[in-house]
Parts: sequence; C-alpha cells; structure tokens
Amino acid sequence: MVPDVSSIPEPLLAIAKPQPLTAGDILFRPGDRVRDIFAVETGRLRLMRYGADGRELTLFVARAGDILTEAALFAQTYHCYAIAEVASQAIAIPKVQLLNYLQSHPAQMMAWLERVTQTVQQLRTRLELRNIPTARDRLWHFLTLSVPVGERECTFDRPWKAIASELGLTHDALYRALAALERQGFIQRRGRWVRWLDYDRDRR
Amino acid sequence: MVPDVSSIPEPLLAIAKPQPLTAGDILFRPGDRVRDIFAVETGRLRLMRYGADGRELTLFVARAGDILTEAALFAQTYHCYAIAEVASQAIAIPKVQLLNYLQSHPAQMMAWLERVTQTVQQLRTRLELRNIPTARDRLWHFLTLSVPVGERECTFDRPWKAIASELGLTHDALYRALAALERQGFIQRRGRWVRWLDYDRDRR
DNA sequence: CGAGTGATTGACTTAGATCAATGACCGTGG
DNA sequence: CCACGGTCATTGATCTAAGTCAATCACTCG
Repeated sequence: MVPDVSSIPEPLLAIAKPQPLTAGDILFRPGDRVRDIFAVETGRLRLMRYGADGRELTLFVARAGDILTEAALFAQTYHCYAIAEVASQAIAIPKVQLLNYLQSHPAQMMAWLERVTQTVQQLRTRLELRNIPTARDRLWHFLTLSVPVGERECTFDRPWKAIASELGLTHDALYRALAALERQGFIQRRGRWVRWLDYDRDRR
Repeated sequence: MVPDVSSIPEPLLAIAKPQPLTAGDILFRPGDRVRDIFAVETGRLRLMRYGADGRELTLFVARAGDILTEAALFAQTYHCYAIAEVASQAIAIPKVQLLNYLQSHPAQMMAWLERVTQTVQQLRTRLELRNIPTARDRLWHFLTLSVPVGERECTFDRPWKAIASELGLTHDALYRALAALERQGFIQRRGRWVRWLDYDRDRR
C-alpha cells in the first residue's frame, strides 16, 4: 500500500528514512536534538510531556498521514516525548533538507504554513474546550467536535482513559460524565462506540 | 516615533493602512470576512471569543509589534473578536497582497512560518498551564513564566481580573491564590507589581 | 458627586479529585 | 489450557478546592 503521507512532497518522501516502531517505543524524548521531522505512515503516535507537577499532558495524537513535529522545525531540541501507542511506521525527514526544500519551493512552504496555521486553530479549539468548567459539558462539547459532520455516531480508536487525559479530566470523572449523558438521553454507547440521540445543544 | 512592527517587511508596511482605535473599539468580530491582517503599532488589543457555554476566552493579547491575526491568513472569516483594551494604533495589510508578497519572498515566508510555529509553542505552554489543577500552582507557574529570566519582579500591564480569565480562573479564586502565595512567603506584591522572594519551585 | 470597574474577603455550595473496590478482557508463559 | 498480571472500565464514598453569591472599599472618569 502506498503510504498516505500525502502532505509531504515527493522529493522529500524519496529521502525519508523509514522508522518501524512497536507499541510503547519512544521515538524521541525531551532534550533530544532535532535532526528529523517525523510523519506517521501507519499506526498512532502520541506526543506528551510531564507538567511541572508531574502529571502528563497529551499534546497531540498523530495518526496515519499526520506530521508530528511541525512545531519542531525551528527548535534545537524536542520538548516532549513521542511514544508509539500501537505498532506504527514512521518516516524521518532530515530537518536541514526539509528547510532547504521549502526555501526553494514557495508553494510547498505555503502549504506547510497553512498546516501549521491549522494547528494553531486546533490548539485554540482545545483551549476553548478546556475553558468549559463542568466535566459533563466539556465532554459533550468534545463529542460534538469528534463526530464527523452529518454523522450520528462514531467509534473512538483509543481508550476513554486517553480521552480523559486529553480533556484534562480524571478517568473517573469522565466515566461519570459519560454515564450522566447516557442517563439523560443525549447519547447511547457501547464501549468506544457512541451514538448521538439529540442534537439540541441548548437542552439541559 | 517609528512604528515597532519590525516583523513586517518594508514593502508591506508601505501599503498598510493605519487604523486608530479608542479603548473598547471592536476591530473585527466573528463572521467578518478576512480582508486584512492586522498588526499593533501602539496600545493593546485582545482577541477573545465566547465559548459554547457563554463564558469568554481570551485567545491572545497583542501588544506593540505583535501581529494579531497570523492564524487568519488562510481563513475566510474571523472566529473571534478583536477589542482595543486601551487607545491603540493598528495597521491593516490586505491579505491578498500579503499572500502574494510571501509567495515571492521565501525568506519572509520562512520568517512568517517561524512566527506561527512559535505561536503553536505558546499555545501548548498555555495548555500545559491549564493542566495544572489547583489555582495556586497554576498561578505560581504562570508567574514564573511571566517574569523575564534573571529578573525578580515585574509589573503587569493589565488588571488581575484579565489575568484570571487567561488562567481559566474566577477573579475571586485568583485573588485568593495571590493572597495564599503572599501569605506563604513566595511573593510580595502591591497592586500589579510582584516581587519573587523564593525561586525554589519544589517547596510547598 | 454618582456610576462603573477593579480589588478584596467571607460564607456557602458543589463538582471533581482522590481513594478504593470490582469485574471484564487480553496476552503470556508454565 | 489455564492461571496470572496488566490495563481498561465502572461505580461508590469521602474530601477539598474552586465556583457562586454577597458585601465592602478604593479609584477613576465624566
């Protein structure tokens, strides 16, 4: 199967080094020198770091096609861990060559810029999410963001526990919030599968 | 005085339209078509929006020299309000011309990209901050981020109330946290001025 | 001088964190 | 093949910290 890293231009793909990973492998850790920019061909990587108080923060979950270190392009060292959540295949593109390539291909650089700009929007959305004070409303908002437009159900590819940490909740609180939403008839669920029963966000 | 928008290249400054604002003026609101990219020459603008539950979220506080809508470069419409917090002078650069200029000046585009990438880092730092559960620790972390390296004191240019909302706290909680830090001998303060008394972050 | 905002603190309420216990499921090795 | 250890899922009891409500004071601005 052709790798689905469509966002990376051909000539760079040509020089990319494949990087097979098994679940739990650490691709890089804070302090490591940034030599390469990585993308995910298959599987799932998680970018996370430990906050000042020791609790962990998930920065980003990269799936097939995602570039995971766009933000490291101008950095000397990484500031987070990259951990394979499942067996994955990553590719590494030497940073210097990437920079040179972009310099001489403005259209590609523009595309890259657009992607980074999107990241900014996503992070702001996440900040907005974090601004919602109650677990139930936060989860509800997250769920409505997660369901593809027009769809009425979706199945998450990672445990609720992971989602809890993305939302800044303990897993306990998350399960309770899930139970509340189900009890109140907003959603129906089985394991990681969720169906929306009510689209009226204003209802309490 | 020469406008301190050093990050914007000369030719673009030449075509920038000045935009004087008095305190409280709204430069744009959600839904407005993105025609221009704005930068702040003098004063202070705040980017904010209302979350799903009606509470307000400050996305960014732009000061002299800052570009406030980097993330809007590829957007059709704005997704937030831009409000002058004090009398300010902004400049507007037509988006299309900016895009064209960047396309044909790779070095400038690279600089722009670097700036957006920095924004990503900052947002992640903010997200990390929000991950800290207690008001006191969150505030403490924020304060240590706010003081210039090597300095032992700083004076904030905006009310604590605004800082509270940046931190995702009610102003009540913030004042209490401030009082606690002062009582415990970590800081000393008078109004918006703060001095650090203890740099040992591990101490409780 | 009165209105509005920021600053500050107390009393009360509540929602989430913490602790704890249990069951389901899954892969692994004896 | 099954016992065992690990992670995920789930729920109850308790505690605590932040939100909410409320009152007061200082300050600025027209």
